[in-house]
Amino acid sequence: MNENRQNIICATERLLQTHGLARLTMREIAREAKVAEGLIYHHFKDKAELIHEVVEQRMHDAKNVLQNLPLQVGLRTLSENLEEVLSVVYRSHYEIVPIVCSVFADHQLRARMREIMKEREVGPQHAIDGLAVYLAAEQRLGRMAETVIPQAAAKCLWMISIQTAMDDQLMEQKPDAARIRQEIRQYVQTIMAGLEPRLPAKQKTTFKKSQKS
Amino acid sequence: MNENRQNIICATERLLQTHGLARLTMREIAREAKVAEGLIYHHFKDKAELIHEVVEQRMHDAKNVLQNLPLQVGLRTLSENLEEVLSVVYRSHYEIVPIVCSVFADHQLRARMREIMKEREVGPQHAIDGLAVYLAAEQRLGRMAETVIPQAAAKCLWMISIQTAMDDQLMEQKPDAARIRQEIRQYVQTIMAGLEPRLPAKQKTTFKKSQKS
Amino acid sequence: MNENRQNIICATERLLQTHGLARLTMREIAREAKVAEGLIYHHFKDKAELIHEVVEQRMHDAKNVLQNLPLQVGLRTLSENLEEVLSVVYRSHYEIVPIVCSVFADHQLRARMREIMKEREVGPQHAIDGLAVYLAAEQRLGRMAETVIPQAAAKCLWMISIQTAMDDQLMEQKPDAARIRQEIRQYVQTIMAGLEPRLPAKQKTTFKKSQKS
Amino acid sequence: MNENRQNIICATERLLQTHGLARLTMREIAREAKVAEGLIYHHFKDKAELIHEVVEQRMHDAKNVLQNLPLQVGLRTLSENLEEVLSVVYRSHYEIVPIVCSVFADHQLRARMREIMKEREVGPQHAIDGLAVYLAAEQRLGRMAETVIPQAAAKCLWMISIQTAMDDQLMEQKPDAARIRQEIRQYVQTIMAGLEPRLPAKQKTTFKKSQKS
DNA sequence: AATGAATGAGCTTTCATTCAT
DNA sequence: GATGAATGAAAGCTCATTCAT
Repeated sequence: MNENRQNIICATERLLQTHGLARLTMREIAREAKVAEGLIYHHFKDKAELIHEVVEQRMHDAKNVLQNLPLQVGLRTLSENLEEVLSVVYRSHYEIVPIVCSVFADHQLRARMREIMKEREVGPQHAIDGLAVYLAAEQRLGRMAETVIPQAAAKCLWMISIQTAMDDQLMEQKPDAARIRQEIRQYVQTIMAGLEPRLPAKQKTTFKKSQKS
Repeated sequence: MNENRQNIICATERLLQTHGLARLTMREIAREAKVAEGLIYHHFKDKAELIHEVVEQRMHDAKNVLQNLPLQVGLRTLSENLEEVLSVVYRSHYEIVPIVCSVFADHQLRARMREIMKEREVGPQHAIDGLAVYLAAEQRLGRMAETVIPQAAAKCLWMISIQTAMDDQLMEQKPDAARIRQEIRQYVQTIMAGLEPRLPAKQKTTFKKSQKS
Repeated sequence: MNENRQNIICATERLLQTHGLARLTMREIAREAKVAEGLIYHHFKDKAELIHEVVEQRMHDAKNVLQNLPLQVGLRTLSENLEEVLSVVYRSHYEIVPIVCSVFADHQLRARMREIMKEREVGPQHAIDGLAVYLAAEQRLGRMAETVIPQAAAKCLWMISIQTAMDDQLMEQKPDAARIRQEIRQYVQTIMAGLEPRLPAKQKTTFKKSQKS
Repeated sequence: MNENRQNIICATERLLQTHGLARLTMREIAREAKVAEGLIYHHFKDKAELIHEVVEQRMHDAKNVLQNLPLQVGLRTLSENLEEVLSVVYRSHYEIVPIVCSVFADHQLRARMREIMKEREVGPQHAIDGLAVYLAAEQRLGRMAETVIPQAAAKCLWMISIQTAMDDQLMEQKPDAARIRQEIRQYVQTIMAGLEPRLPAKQKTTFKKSQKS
């Protein structure tokens, strides 16, 4: 049955949250999942693959919302759409950030993880690409400035989501939905409006236009 | 001597950046510092204490760098200033990211880091505040849109820097100054211009054409 | 069915030759034989019994090959005949060497192999005897020096074949027919000619003249 | 002290002889040598390196006799020298054959072993080369036939030694000095004299000379 | 007969820490 | 202060074997 497989993944997740990756041993996962150690290797090639699976499952909601993004093209405002997406993405990021950072600290595990992501053609890049595709579509509708590079904008938004999650984890802030929504709205609005003054102001110093026709 | 103590700390930091915390062994530290393994235990109670010391020192160094950002209110263009500042910030982030991420892998270390950040008033918030103050000043000069919340903008820029650094570390990209400069420019331009189309157009649906006023 | 049983044996033998005994797992055997792991235990009590069966069968096959050597008394040259025969012997040796060597790693298996060799009258001795009989016949025809002990000569040739096969396996050289032929020719020529100088020279130091009785 | 290092090697050798490589575990070596498991890795990089060391030490006598071979050039008869050398070499071979064959059965171990031999520039090839150099010297003195290829002859002799040892191990024959001496003498004499009839005989069938002037 | 998920002891190797010198 | 040999408790992973289906 797949029940055991899911058991193992859940047990891993639980231990990851309570003890961190550094103290995560296969033996303890087995004990927590109430299965034999060997069974883990029946379902996952190695520890890295198991951890990868946990991350993938935690990113499930984010993936969903990104996949449904094409349906939102042209609907509501761009800001609203982005706030909605980022709220969901943030939530996933909040959950995987401690794992991803831990993997970061272990070069061997990191290398193996890259391998797995290459094999399966998954990873953050694909998610960012999805967001960029959506932005490009909005751009074609004239709902986003023509000068914007969709890839760059998508990456900015993505980075902000991850970093906010990292900050909150580091500061032990619970991911309160309302607070998050507000914070994200602030960032989205900042990115939407841009820093440049809107009107050709009568300034004394140089002011560089963003459009080089 | 104290020379040895500093040697050990520096060696540890070097290895932390290149190899990560997970595979950081006392033997390797000793070899890198050119001292005997046993000597480390004369200077530090155990491995955790040594790591703490390194984290503390590194955070302090980063604090100095980030609090002396070359912010030039009213001079050159805002874009140019931000690119300049983010390049410096990036460099510091690139170095500190492996350490911060290592901290995530170990709950004990994470708690300790929170303490350090509170006690010593180091941490991202203080540097971001510096950046926000600069932006507010530019705003008062009319060089930044009035609607922008300086704190939010500063944080966006900050997050982009740290996340770019993380990406580069993850992909094992050397921090080539030219490449970094170009990547940062892209993000800065995106944030400067914003995603919103520039002109309030006379359209029925919610989307506007972008062009100069 | 018995088809499965033979499948398993063949699969095991194939893996034994390519991967060696040490890393030979029941799982891999099952995969190679395209049966379930559990099925192996319906046909064989345990792994040891399966290996025994393989060794036994392989020894039997080798016996057949080696007892039907293409020995042609009085025809062509002796060298040519030996080269021809050793090429065939080599081929058989090349296949059986991984199995024989595997047996050395396990004392239990080694004892069992000795038993098999005695019970079934297989083993090197019988094939060498065949070669010796051939040499004796050639000797009677005057095509081999009278002083040679056929048994000793046969064994020398035999050993060279098996050791060459072992070398090739060790160095993971494929048994390319042409290369083998050439290498064997070199050894046959060495053995044919002998190391002793041909002419009774007028030298001061001791050396034994070779001549007919 | 080096006492422990030697203890470990001896313990390994003892276990190798009594249980074979298949049942040789690091834990048991440590117990037999009365040291901690970890200490083995202080002296040897891994299991392969330890086994290699055991083989090297067992080949010590053979190495010695091969190193002293140049001193024998031109002294006594060639036959006597070869018998002497092979007797010693056989003895070493008899001891290492079970180990070498076991390694043969484990492709992973085998690969690692090749690595070690390449690193340290040791291995059978170097020993055979030494023997060939000696034979070449004797050839220059006219004590060995000009047509012989020293390398080929040396390899023949070497192979015969190994294979005799393998045979004896397989058949559980104790390496009785007198019996060995006699067997080796037989092979040496066979190789010395060669199979070709000495005199241009009045034969009816073709007879190929080994010397193509 | 046939399957393959499940077991768990055991493997090699790593590494923080101790301690006699 | 300084050394590095020695310890031994884990760690990740393997694999022959069992058993419910």
